[in-house]
Amino acid sequence: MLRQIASKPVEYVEAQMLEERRLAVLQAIVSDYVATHEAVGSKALVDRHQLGVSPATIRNDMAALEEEGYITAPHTSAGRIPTDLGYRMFVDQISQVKPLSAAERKGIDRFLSDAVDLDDIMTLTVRLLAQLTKQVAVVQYPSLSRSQVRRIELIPLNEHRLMIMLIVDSGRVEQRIVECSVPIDEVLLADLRARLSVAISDQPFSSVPQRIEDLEQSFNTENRPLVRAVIVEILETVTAKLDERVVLGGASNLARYNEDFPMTIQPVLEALEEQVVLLRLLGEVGTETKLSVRIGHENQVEGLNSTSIVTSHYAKESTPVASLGVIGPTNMDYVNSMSTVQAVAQYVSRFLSDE
Amino acid sequence: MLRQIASKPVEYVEAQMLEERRLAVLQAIVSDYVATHEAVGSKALVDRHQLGVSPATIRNDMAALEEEGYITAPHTSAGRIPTDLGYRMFVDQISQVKPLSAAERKGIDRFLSDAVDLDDIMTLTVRLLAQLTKQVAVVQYPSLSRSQVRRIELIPLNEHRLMIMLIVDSGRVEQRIVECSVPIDEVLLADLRARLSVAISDQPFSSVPQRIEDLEQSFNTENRPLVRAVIVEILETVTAKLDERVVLGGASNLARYNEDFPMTIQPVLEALEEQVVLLRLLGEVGTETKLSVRIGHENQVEGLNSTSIVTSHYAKESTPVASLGVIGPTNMDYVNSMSTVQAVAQYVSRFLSDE
DNA sequence: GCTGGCACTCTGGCCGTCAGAGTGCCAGTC
DNA sequence: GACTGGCACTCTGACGGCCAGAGTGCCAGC
Repeated sequence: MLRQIASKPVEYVEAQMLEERRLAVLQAIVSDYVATHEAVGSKALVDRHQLGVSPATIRNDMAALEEEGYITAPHTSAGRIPTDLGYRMFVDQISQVKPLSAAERKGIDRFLSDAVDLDDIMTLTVRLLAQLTKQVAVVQYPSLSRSQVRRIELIPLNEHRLMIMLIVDSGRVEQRIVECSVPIDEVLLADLRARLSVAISDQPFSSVPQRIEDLEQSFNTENRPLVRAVIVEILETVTAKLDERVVLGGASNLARYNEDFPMTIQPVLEALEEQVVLLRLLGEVGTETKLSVRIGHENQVEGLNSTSIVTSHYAKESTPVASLGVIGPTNMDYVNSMSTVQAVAQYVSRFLSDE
Repeated sequence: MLRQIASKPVEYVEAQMLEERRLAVLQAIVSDYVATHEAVGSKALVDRHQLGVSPATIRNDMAALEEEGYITAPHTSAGRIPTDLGYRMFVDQISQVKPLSAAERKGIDRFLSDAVDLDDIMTLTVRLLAQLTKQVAVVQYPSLSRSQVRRIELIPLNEHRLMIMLIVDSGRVEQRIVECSVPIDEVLLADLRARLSVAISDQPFSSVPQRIEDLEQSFNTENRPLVRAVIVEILETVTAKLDERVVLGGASNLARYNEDFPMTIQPVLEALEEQVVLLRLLGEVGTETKLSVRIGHENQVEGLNSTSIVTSHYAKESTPVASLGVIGPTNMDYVNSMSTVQAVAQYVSRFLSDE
């Protein structure tokens, strides 16, 4: 695709061809290494790929690539393995993501169609991803900040306790229990619910705080303690629980890589246990790009800097609501991971929007 | 404690003393092995424990113990390690579980007192357990089958959808969405809710099916499709979701043991990812015993037969509602695990009952 | 029944060796 | 100037022999 038209000066064309072959060599190294997990040598390269030149030539290219930092040799006389920079180059070169086969699409469809509620979708999705990529999968629940409140309920549980229930358009339900010292008056409660409902129904989550902050003033002084307690809890819910939930799956796939590589799984497992870390991982990427790949040290999270993360947003009715993705060793199969993550994200989006 | 009164025949007393020492030897082997994870030899044993006899004597005892199947030698000239049977004997011998220190109790208290709702309690508990025992922890949500329905709500979401919400006395909330082809009539819905409420409020979960099965008959034919749809969903909820949720924590602790022992973590991780397996694990033990220990092959679950599981029930207002526990290698520190699991179970019980 | 002594055995670490793989460089060719 | 074949060099990993250390089993004596 980089090949230029013939009118350009000859040297320039040749320089480009050289560049082109180097790129091909790098790609060949990455794909071989990803497949075998063994350092790849010049001879093996010409054997397996149609490069049209001799091993010696490839060696020169490899020396150049090493000079530029794309590949490295574990020791004097082993083959080369890609560096993070090499993977980066490789990934950037994948201009369009390979679409999945019909059978794979069918499989995803069948798998997800069993879902009955949001929890189900999340659980099934994370399994699906882990299974297809043979890696650790992460799925974030639809963010509340980009959702709307669909309905609010205040349900008395007994004399001194009530439950606040926020139903969100993404299907999430947030509940919270309020204790109050004075006995709960049902009439007051119904009134409060009605007013809250008017204030925040069908409103985006992020606007909730300003919409209810003055509500307390419109009640009698004697009723204010209850009203205030309820409002405080709602505010806490909308602020604290904004993007909180993440599901993880396929952790056993980590063990598979254990044998292969200089990546001890303990720190990775530890990192994955921290919701906060996972959220940072999924959140780090801006909302603009759909498919994101972070490779090795590109990743800021302690303990995960010898892993790569492939993520994508998914959407509900065309607005992105959260992310999902997979985490694996830097020598993972990027082509497959990227196409799978993308496809699954699309399916989940469609599923959420249809429903 | 087994020492008998002096009037017994001398030989009998001596035989008993022999038995007693063998037991001591076994206990010494188990505790040394658990501490060091290295096969323990006769000399090391007399050095570290006050057994009052020479290594040669211990060797005889060890030969006998091996004969009886309590210990085994990995090879001719290594020390001995306990068999599953040996651990079993050791565990059975721990008549009363060592109580935790004041500092530990304080720590648990502080840790759990942050919890605001049931999800919080479960999450914090599983972390606490994992942290204290340095093992994989499992906590089961309070079972619905032993709980009561506190309240039912039917919340219309839009013209064709409504949400059923079952609030349970343990703090759990089960929700379910119903689609219906005919537009939802609010009056009918209120009526249905009222009747359902009468039928099942404050009733044990297990009695729900028989209490609502005839309800459909008391409605007009035209309204029956909606009524039936709701009833079907409720029935599904009470039957399918009975004990469904389990939280897992501390999986990274598995990696620690990896170095030590012939226990590859892949199958264990796999098993732990299956909710079903975990539930079976926690459910296997009857409701009568509080603290249960299953060692190695005693465990039926495929892939977990070189691990041990220490579990305990926890209760709400003195009726057991679910289980929690830890999973580790058979050479885990049983004394610590048992006391920690027991203590945490007690704390959780108290917490649930207070609230 | 306990003990010290002794011969036996097995493991794990260390070392030297060696084949295999892969490189870097050089001189020659198109 | 780019490509190629050839060659010397180097590093790893597997293999086998060797040895010290640890622990056992057995036996004769107390």
